[in-house]
Amino acid sequence: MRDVAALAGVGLKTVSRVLNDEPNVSAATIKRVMDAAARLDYRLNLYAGDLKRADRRARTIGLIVGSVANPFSAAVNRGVEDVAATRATAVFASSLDEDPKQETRIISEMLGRRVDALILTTVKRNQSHLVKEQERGTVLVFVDRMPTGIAADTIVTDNFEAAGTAARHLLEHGHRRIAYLGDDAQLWTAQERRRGFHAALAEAGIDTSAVPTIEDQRDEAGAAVAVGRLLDSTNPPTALFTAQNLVTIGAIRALRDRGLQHQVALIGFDDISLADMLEPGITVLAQDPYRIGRLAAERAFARLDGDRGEPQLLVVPSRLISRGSGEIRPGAGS
Amino acid sequence: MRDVAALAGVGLKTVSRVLNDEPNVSAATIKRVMDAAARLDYRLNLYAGDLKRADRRARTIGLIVGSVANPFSAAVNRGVEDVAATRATAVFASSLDEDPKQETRIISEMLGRRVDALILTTVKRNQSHLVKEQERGTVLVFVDRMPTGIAADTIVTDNFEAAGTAARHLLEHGHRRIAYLGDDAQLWTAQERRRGFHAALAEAGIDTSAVPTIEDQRDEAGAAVAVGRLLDSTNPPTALFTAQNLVTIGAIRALRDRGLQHQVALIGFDDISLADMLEPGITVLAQDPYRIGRLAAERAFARLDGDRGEPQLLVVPSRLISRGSGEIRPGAGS
DNA sequence: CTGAAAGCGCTAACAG
DNA sequence: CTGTTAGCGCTTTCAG
Repeated sequence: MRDVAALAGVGLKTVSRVLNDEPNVSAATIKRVMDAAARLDYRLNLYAGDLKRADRRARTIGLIVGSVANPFSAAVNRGVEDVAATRATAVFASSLDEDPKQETRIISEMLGRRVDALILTTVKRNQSHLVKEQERGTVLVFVDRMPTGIAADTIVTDNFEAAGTAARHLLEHGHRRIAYLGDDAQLWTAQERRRGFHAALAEAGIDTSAVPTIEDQRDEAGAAVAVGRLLDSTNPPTALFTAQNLVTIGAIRALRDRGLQHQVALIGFDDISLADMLEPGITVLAQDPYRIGRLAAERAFARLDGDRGEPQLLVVPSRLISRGSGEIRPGAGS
Repeated sequence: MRDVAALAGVGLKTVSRVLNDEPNVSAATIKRVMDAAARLDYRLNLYAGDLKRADRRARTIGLIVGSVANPFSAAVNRGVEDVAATRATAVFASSLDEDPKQETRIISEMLGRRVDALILTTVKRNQSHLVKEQERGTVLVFVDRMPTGIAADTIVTDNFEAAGTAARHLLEHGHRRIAYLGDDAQLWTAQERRRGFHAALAEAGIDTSAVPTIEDQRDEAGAAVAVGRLLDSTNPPTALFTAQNLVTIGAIRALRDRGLQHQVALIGFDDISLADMLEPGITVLAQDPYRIGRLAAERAFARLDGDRGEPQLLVVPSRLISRGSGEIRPGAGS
């Protein structure tokens, strides 16, 4: 900046004014400074200015998700990015892999970089360690999971409601014996889905203690085995509700291996790509992760803009997409 | 930091030393400082230190990809992140949407944030505008596309070679009339794939000027229409090579609409999820975007570590995955 | 409309 | 082993 000022023959503050589009600079001076800056290929150092600036905003937000490579997280990421871009704010994204140890490390890293806000999916049981940081002015927005021990804006999918919708859809198609297959039962989302599913069955007069309920499925292969065992049992279910992506795929594989894909109904939570091209197409409850990301970023900026209202809980609706597998009736094709 | 020093009863520099794990501090002093820092919930400001630090490294790299929501880019992102994490470096990722105007804006934004390195997929024709920045010390690594007007490390898929592999695979299965369907012909990757495909056919004695070649397909629906037109023509191809993801999906749809999925062979470039669950399974050339991301980050850090060697061109091999659709013989099932 | 002086939080260099 | 001084690049404040 010194060089630019020297070349343009003006003071430091004038260069600063021009480059920040501040008023009270004559057109001629602006041009001289701009030319000098262009000639030297000079660029303001955002962080240096931040040290002294009154608002002390680094124009950066941190995003912590399961994995940036996972389609759900990737869509959240994009939603956050799109909102941030309108505010000249950059996004640091980090992958957590559901590992509580990483959580501490990554959060600490991000805070050291002085992010204005942190949008995060947590895996730790308790988030009270973040209270101090929140009090210091860092905006916190939780996404996909409910935080504990701290009050902050939170954006989640309608897990309970959507799982109930799935159950009712299967009930309406005549099923009474429906199995639940879920992932890690420690996760808040998994618990909500199971609760919602069981609640809807109970409402239809089904004894939920007798509902085949298999949890803690963490990968496709394991889920395929678990579903297979269920299908091969003496009293197999006529319909399946798979509460997570990979579990759904495992279930599809198990059904196909037995040639049962047109006999046993299936509804999956979370959409999977090409689901409409399978035979039968897979009926799902599609979440809206892009929207979740946008809303999270919007809440973050609202707080940065001074919103001091009560913490908000925003529930983003999922959508039932009928494609065939969820509309199979009991006893079909046999 | 002042407060911590005061509370611990030591000088500023001692606090700095402790928090940066520098040597020459007594164990007792370390403890006093750590306690004080913990009590005040104090964290070093990474960027403030950067202003004065000798290496002037912000421990941040920028990544510019098509879209963080796209599976290919998301895998690259994860590869970059995994390497960066081992170097205590954070990653800014930004989506370009193949828009040259965005390119300028995003690059400028990232440079203002003083990223140590920039890993980027470019859409502009020419990257010579980045030479000055490169000379100033910003490390540049290009990914997925070949840069023009600048010399820098570049990581790409073996587009030419892999497209040739696809062509030869179809030839070996008896096809002589094979169509090429590609995306935006302006893109370097698309051109390479077409060249590689045509070259392999020419080598087999096929007149490439007569090969049905349809380019500039930008979405699934358009590709489906284009493929449909081809299949409905008087002399339809017996096999298709689709050089991009969405085009592959469009082709699958067109084939199914006509009940031809078991008659006409298909090989797609880039893997698609659930491809093995379709009927028939889709044979693809799977790229390795995660590896591309890792290699790009490794090159970036090698340069930051002082590597002054010639710019490297790293070609990451793709892998042919046979799943059925690419092994259909001409005239099958009719 | 413009510039000079002070200082943001930190680390390099050096002195003790 | 520890502390002091200077100054990174910028913006604030205030005086012209």
